[in-house]
Amino acid sequence: MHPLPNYVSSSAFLIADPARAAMLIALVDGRALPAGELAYAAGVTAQTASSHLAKLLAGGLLAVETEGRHRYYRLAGSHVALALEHLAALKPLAAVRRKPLSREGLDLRFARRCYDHLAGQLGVAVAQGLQERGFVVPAADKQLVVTPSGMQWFGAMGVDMTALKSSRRGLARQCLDWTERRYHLAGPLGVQFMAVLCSSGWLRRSKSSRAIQVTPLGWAGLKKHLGVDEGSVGLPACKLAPSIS
Amino acid sequence: MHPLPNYVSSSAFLIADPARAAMLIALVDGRALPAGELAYAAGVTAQTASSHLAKLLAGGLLAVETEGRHRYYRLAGSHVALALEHLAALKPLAAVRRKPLSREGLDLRFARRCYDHLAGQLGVAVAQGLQERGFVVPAADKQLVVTPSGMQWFGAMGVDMTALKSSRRGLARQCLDWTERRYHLAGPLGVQFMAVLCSSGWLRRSKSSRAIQVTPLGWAGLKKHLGVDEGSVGLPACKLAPSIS
DNA sequence: CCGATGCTTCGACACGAATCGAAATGTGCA
DNA sequence: TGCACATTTCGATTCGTGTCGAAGCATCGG
Repeated sequence: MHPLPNYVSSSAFLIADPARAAMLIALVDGRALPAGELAYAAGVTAQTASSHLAKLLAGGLLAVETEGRHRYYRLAGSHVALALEHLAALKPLAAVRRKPLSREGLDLRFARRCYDHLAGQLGVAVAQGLQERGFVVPAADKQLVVTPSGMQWFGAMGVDMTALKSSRRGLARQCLDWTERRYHLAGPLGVQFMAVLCSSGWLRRSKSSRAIQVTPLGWAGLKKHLGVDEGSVGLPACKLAPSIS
Repeated sequence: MHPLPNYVSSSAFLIADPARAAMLIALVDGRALPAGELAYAAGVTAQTASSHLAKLLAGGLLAVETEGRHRYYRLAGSHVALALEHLAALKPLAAVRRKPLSREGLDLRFARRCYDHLAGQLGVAVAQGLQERGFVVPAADKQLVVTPSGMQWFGAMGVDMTALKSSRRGLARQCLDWTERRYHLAGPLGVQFMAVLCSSGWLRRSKSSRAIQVTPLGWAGLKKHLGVDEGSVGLPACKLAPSIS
């Protein structure tokens, strides 16, 4: 039927089914879940789920581990999660593109807190600045390594690097920003960094929402230390750039 | 049927058809092609192609430009190309996993030249080392920015940075390594860097194939300057780590 | 040994989508 | 105006596959 077997389409085919996609998405955090829970997550019966899981397994997207009478499924690797994320970043853009965002929505899109670290267009720009200056470097598994010059810089900014405890998921890591389709800084370092920016008067938290405001002092500092410009942060829809590793 | 409309699966669905995937792949280099050529590339008739193109357009994966009686289609953005690459990186792994590679295949997988820069497991490891040490930093559109410390280091290695001309596609950029599913160093800097490594006796080109060999002197230097170890380069299938930007 | 639970296999049904032929629209050229 | 070419629309056919009911296998607990 087709000149060459198309590997791209065969991979996409496995993700194209809503039930299969729901199962995969339920596994993106790296957990291993039993077939029954995946069936529930996908909203299908156990038979249907079993059929889908067999296909995902044969396609190399899942791995399985039998334990007693349970079979725990997990993603075959982080590359599967990556592909899912990039695929997810495809549709919302086109769907939301024409919808005129409310004032409140625009504020949230510009800068907000994600748990307790900085997100939104500002969060992405800050993370980009940190990386371009070599203060942090992406490593395996979404981790971020703080370079020696980064240690020095964060210290000068008022972050007590020695007091920062590396949590189970690392000191600093990248968190996918769903409105921007790019990464911002998360982890203990991200939390401390935003706390410092707030206490030094660069940022101001809103009481009623998750929105964040930047003070004039903050704009000056961000521009000077990270090259984050007030005019350039929102508009230029910079393209996604994956790292080497 | 499904609790939430699943954006991931709807995107994947568009790529899941072999004909549509073939069209998209024909466009990954950023060109704009008329509908007729895309029909030929996909191996279907013009009517079928038109139907597919309309779906891809409605899904936001393609953009179109009408010029005379031709309609030129191109990808809606680099994020589409990115998603395709990560999707393509999914399947070959599973397909090749069990196939015992020949001696010659193993050599090529270990290190080879891609045009005139270094590729294969060694190429990926070298690029990873360069990035971990902060010599290069990923930027938008697959570009790599050489940091000040990177300029100094490449200079000390014997690369004449002042003589390097930045081509139309930049001084240094990341090139997806299809056997490794990770990025290696390309662009004028990549070309010059491999030339230096060869002339300083670290690497040796094979005459009959694209394979590359590492000399004992090379292993010592790679270990010292980039932390690339002979034992660790092949085995540890490090996970993919996307950059912040 | 028996029933309960978790999961998979088998079989049948129905919906959706890809495909192509034929015809319509629209553009360029003489 | 008339013809050639590029592309789209319409309609009918065929095939693949997602779905679930029922039954078949494992494992755990008593």
